[in-house]
Amino acid sequence: MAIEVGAEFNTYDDLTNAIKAYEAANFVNLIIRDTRRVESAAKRNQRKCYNAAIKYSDISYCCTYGGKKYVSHSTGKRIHKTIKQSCPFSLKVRATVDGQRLFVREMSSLHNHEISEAEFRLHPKQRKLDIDSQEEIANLLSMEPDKKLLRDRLMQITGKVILMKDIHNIKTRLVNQKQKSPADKISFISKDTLANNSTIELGEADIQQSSGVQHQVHSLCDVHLPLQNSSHLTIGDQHDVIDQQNQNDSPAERLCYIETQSYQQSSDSYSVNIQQYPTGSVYELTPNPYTVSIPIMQGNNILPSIEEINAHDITSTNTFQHWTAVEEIGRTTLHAGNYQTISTLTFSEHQNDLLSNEPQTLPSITVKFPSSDSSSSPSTNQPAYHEYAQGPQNQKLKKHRRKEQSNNNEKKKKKKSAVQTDKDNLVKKYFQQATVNLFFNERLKTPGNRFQKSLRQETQGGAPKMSESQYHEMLKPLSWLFGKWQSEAGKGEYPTISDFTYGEEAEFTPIGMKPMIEYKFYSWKPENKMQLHRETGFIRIKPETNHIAFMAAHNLGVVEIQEGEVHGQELTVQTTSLGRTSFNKPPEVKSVRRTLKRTGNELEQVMSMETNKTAMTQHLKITFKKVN
DNA sequence: TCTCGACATCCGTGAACCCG
DNA sequence: CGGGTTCACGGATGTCGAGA
Repeated sequence: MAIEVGAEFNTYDDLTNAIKAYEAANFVNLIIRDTRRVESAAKRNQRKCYNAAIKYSDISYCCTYGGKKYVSHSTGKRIHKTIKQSCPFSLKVRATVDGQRLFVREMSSLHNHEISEAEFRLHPKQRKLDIDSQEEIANLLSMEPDKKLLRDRLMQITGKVILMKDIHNIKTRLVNQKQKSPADKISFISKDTLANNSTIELGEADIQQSSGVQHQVHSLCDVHLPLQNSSHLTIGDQHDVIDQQNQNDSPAERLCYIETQSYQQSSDSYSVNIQQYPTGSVYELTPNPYTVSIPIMQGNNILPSIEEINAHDITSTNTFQHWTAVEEIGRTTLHAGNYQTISTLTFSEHQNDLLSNEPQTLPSITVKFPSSDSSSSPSTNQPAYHEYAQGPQNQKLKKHRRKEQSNNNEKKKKKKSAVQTDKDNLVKKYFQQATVNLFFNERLKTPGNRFQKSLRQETQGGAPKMSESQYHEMLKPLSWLFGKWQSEAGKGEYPTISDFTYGEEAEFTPIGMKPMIEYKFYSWKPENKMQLHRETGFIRIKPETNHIAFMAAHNLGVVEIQEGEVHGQELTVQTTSLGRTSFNKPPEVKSVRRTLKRTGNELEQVMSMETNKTAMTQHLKITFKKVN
């Protein structure tokens, strides 16, 4: 139901959905200014009985530019701006007399600021991703992807505006969450997981900060330090991985295996050979100095095309197994509240267990470089047993060894030639890009994934392709206008002003099965995206003729009716009546002539204008391209 | 006395600013 | 660009006073 005075809603959720629809349709962001929960209202008026589904007895909404006057508590260390400017928009909703429903009792839809889609989409409320998506992004961020590429792909897929600081904040938030309540995590494990004698993920911080229960934990199960501390999956390392292709409802049924990668360099190529071992043992190798993040890989088309990676040449004839860090699985398990964790992951002190299993060699990937440095010695893996925490002493020992190892790595790094560093950077860059690409390739393939809907909208044309059954038959002569059009290169000229350029977007949407079209034009300055002209209105067509009328409202204080004719994919209309506010600045617009012509996927608009000082003269010319 | 509007204030969250 | 951190925002409730 639309938001208007008198509209009733059975539940708060219904109201919320209607509010969201109103926001999207009008490009305004509303916030709750005041509420009175039904529990609180029942206390005040004990004779009244409320339906719990309405949640509130009173809700007062305002525009994000309105709202309460904030009393700043700033100490002056930072300059903060507020967007509040006493916008008068107000929407008041109350419970009906019987307390069973909510109804809109008051509404004032006036705003004292400019309204634009760009502003609307830029607001944090619209930029925000849902919790699950944020978690997925956070996981991806732990693999050090190319953040700009990630941002761009996210924008493309979600259709939302996403800033680099949003990416940063998602990461910060995840880190904060991980650092929160380690004791709770331990408590959770001791209650539910240890009974199964299973393996669980614990952050190093968790263990350090929860020394009181550490011994108890270790006595019951192995503690697996997450890969975040031992870097991400790296070339030259070995890692425990989990086959996500066999995901079942029960994590215990998932196939667990170990993967090793050997890393070799010939005169003109690097090779990464991946070997897969059956489950049995988990151990870690000494990190290789060539620490390059490896992305999740799955299925076909896992690698970016050669064109996408200009820096070097990638060849791959086979696909990789999909794998992911155990840390991710452990965390997911905890969050899902599934107490049966992966019981097949245990730790071994002896490599013999592992060696008894014949490795399966997986296809290799070759990364070719335009130039090579054969002096760089190939690096092969020399397994070194990973000693997991067995107590505080071993913690210290482990830390000490890691420090030593880190120092050794530093020394090795210093010896590397500049050429080698460049190569490493190239490899890193490649994998950073691949990480992002593969992540989203996976999203495309997974049925029902949360990005899929918006992705389909984006890739399949966004606005629905309209069949004739979706608009009134009378609109057929104008159907070539339907959809969204955009241009960055409009040219403006007029004898009384300097020439200028502008960007503009236009949208033509049939109104249900009614014989009319709603349309919008909004333009901006290309240099700074500052809003310029806005026009909105409706197009009608005289039945059984080609006579059409534009009913237009301009933000410059002008309303007008333009009439004319449509012939094929071209229409021309001219002002027949015009109204303007009493305080509009001169010169006074007397008439406007508009021509719209579609050629292929392009739409050209030419506007001419007559004022009280200038005869009818061409004013604007722009060519739009269809965006959906 | 009851109901309701309006204002004050609290507090957790997270957006975004500063700085290395 | 990223880590650390400030403080604006959003949601909720308490309280006061006017009017029925």
